[in-house]
Amino acid sequence: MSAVARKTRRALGAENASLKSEFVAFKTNRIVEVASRLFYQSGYSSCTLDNVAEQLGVTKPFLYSYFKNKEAILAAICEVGISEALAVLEATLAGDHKNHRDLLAEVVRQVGRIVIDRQEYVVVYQREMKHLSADDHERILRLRHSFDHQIAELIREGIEAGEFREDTDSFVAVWIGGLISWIPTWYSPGGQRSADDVIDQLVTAALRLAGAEKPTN
Amino acid sequence: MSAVARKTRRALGAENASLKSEFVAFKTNRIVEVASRLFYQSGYSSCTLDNVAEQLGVTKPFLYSYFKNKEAILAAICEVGISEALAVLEATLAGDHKNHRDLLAEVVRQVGRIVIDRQEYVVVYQREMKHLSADDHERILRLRHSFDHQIAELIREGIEAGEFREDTDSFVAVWIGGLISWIPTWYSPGGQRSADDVIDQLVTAALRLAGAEKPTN
DNA sequence: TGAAAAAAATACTGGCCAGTATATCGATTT
DNA sequence: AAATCGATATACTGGCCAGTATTTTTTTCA
Repeated sequence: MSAVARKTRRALGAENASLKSEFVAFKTNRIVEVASRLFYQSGYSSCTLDNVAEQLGVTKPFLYSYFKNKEAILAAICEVGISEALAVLEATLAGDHKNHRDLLAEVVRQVGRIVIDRQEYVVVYQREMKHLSADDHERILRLRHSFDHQIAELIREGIEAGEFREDTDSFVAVWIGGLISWIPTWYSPGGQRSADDVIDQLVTAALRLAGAEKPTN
Repeated sequence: MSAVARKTRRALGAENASLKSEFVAFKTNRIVEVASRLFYQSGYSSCTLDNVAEQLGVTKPFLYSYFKNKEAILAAICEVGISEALAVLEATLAGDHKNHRDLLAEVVRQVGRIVIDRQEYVVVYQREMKHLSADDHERILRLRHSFDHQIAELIREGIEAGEFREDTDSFVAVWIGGLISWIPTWYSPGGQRSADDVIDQLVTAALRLAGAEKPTN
């Protein structure tokens, strides 16, 4: 909290208001967090809101004062999944890079990291999107398309710059998306391969798909 | 029906028995077929057996005379998905081929074709495996592992034969599996890309992953 | 053709679950 | 300390649905 906020406390109640909204945000987050884990484990339709509430040590009506209904919780989960990936993609694209190959590698590395860190969100997003309301579905799909387009664009530029094989279809963007989404089906924290191994493999695979391999040195 | 079966009809009722079991097989198949489509569309947990029965023009108890319970139908679907892919893989491996690159290409082509033809089965299998009973789950998983191992073996042999880049990890088998499983998320019959286009792309991608590209001619 | 068996339908049950109406509790205000 | 208010809990409802008991229809075959 800022000194300014502290000063205006008595006068306007501003700090109370902001503190309260921080509480709300915190609780909302916790709900999404727990729900994503449970939806991941047992599936959206099989997981009850009583389960979610129990895991949080609260009761069902509590959830309803933070979310309109069950579907709204699902929408929040899906949005975290895709929008974090998108954010990291755009941040990476905005940075400076030697060439397109390095840029692609970095993008894939960063997004792969998100997918590993947010496995539950990503998997739930992929599996359960069909249970979203039409509005939510459309909104989320737009984010997804933006993601795919930006990767396709990167590929196209790399081909143009002569860094990727010219017989590469920019549709490999979709295949690369596939590799990324595939991670959760076989990576699990504490499993045989470390997250870093997996990400290295992912990067190698993506570069091969793009026809942009590191020359063997 | 064979001539032998015809002959023994009156004597033993063998033909009746076999005809009857054909009927049973036919109905069982139809149930699995319709269920896979509905589970695909609305998810296993959200789809009711009344839905399935209605779509078949029968009633719920009908289903229970062919399957022990809802989960058994799911198991049948999962088994079709993986065992058809496995069958085609093994058939292809058993055939003659010039070299490992062609063999890999052919395997990926055949399996990709199955995945496209049986989209619903494959997707349901991936999405809903967690709802299987422990026994079914284990049985299906064994089939899956067999599949992965055989592809990994093929990669290993190709590397040894010097046809795939030697810095290829045989773990790319899993990545190739990922490419294959990714098809249903963006291919849809009657969509922009034809099934043949998609399969060609898939094969190209798989060869690139294995470090076994067709030299540009 | 009619009795028995097989196949499938009707009708029901018990439990679960999303969502809600009402009650409680603790903090804040007066 | 009584009144108010916000936050959360208790208690309930209405509908759905996997699975089943019973009845009806169809087939078999003597």
